[in-house]
Amino acid sequence: MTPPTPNSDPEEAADGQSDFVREKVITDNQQGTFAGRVQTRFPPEPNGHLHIGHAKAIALDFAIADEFGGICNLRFDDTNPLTEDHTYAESIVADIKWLGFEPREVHYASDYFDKLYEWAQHLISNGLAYVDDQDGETISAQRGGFGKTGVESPYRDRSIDENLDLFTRMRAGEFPDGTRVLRAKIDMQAENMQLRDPVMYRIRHEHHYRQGDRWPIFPTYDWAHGQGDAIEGVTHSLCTLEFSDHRALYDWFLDNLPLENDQPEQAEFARLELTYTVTSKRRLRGLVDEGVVTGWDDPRMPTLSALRRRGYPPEAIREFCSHIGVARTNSRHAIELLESFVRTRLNAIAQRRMAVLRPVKLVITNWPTDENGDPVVEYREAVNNPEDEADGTRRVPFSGTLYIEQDDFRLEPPPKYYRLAPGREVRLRAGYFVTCTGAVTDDDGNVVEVRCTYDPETAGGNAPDGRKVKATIHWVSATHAVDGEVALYDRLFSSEVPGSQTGDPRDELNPDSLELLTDCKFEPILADTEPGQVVQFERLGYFAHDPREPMLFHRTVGLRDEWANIQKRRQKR
RNA sequence: UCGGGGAUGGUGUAAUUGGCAACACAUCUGGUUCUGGUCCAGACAUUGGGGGUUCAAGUCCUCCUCCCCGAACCA
Repeated sequence: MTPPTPNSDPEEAADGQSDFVREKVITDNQQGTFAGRVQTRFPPEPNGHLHIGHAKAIALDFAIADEFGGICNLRFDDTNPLTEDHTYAESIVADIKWLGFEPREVHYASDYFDKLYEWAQHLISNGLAYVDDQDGETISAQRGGFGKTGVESPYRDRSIDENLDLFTRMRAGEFPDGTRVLRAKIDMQAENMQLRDPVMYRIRHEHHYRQGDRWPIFPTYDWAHGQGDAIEGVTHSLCTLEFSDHRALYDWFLDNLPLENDQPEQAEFARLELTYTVTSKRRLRGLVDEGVVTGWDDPRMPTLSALRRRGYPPEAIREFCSHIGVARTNSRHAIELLESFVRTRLNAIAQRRMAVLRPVKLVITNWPTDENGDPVVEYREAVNNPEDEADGTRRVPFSGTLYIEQDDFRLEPPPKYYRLAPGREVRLRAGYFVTCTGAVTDDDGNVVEVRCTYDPETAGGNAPDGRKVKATIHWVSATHAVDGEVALYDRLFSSEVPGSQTGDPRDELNPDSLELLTDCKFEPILADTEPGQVVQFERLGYFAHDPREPMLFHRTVGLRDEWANIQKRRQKR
């Protein structure tokens, strides 16, 4: 397939596929709806941290603007003083930047409170909004239900002057919380429930994190979102499917306001869902509050801060988002797909290192000693990244006593097991061929030491006589090894759709989502890893250096593992 | 119950708008390889169901089924 957009960055894998959003923008451009202008916005509420689902929306909003020469702003939809906070706003800004996007401008819905107030008065003056003195329960009951029409409020036909007066006094703080609301006067018979005189303002004597105590009344989402879009000059207001029914209301408000800009259009797309993952802010907060995870950035969380800490490259997330595309079909993507993008990216850029996570000693019985009787130490040249020659090589100390992975030795090898076993010859990566001559076991039968001889002719990894080995295993020199810890992560939930069994995802937590290995042996150069750097532990996977703990690595994602598949297959039989 | 939206392999997204169902992931076969990684080659769907229009239907018409969203002074 040839990418029709030659200016697209190949790294982003923009395959130029069209979708309903892009088609709409193209149509609008052709018809001159916005005079060829394209402007989008990403509108988070600062009441939680961004997660992988937001990444899809962010990538879409920015991509649409970028592809059509438009702009994309960040706007905080901060209309609810009860839940919002600066710290969330700051983390959202940081996460978007990390993802690789830069908003042209940063706006706040709360900056529009004055304009909104003025526009509300405009609607009242036109007989399109009224103050309702009823409580929430009553209003809700009067709204009716699916297939049941609503009942009009007894306050619906107040005079414009009375409404104006009441609204002014609401704003002045004369009434207690919950005693009055401003409602749009639309249609209590509407089949679309959103149109049954929705609430525009509610009274809340609360401190707003940006507005302080200036406002005792706060606009609702519906009475702020489209207005913010219009004020900023947004053309295409992209949101998720659950807002589809709100579009009629979005349009109604805008239709009835004296707008200076073109009237923006809302379009909805399916949110991103992942298998084995929850992406509800409420549920994520629950996991944090209940101590199920260590925080919003616990590497098992789907938040961007967690993925960052875990070592996910932002490019991989962007490529994933671009690859899954955008549609109106509800879908849940396999987490494996995301992981495959992470592997692809990391394979290209990650430096290779050797680390032994579950060590067992390997002694080379014919390894030479020096004049003092000490084992000779050799420095082996190891390739840093076979995918990128420019990354060069490094020297790894090698001697007669090494650590290898417990998994890489079996006293009684099963079929198709290629690694070390008595009588078997394997290659030590970047080192020598070794042949197992036996093993020492403890009283319980556990292997405590593997004994081998090495072939000095195989230095560098190949035998002059051309004989082959079936396996190459990694190792760390015992006397040079640096001790450290590795956190192995698995999915937080054990079911593809967490909560599908009982309705509560917490019932389906994976008890093995974290395994901390505390006796790991690292090759010495790993002590110099930069905080946050991601390396490949050869044959194991990609691991991110913890930003704070110098000898702690988090498993980003494992390598594809054919041997694991073989074992899985055997188990099934 | 009413309104809105949706249905294409195991999974997700495509299909020049009526013209040989493509791409990726997963899985399986084989090859290459100093990572059981990477890479390369191959295998894997008659498009939710019925009826219709047409030389030709995933695309159009019709009936049906199933799934998602909506009755917050949340967003």
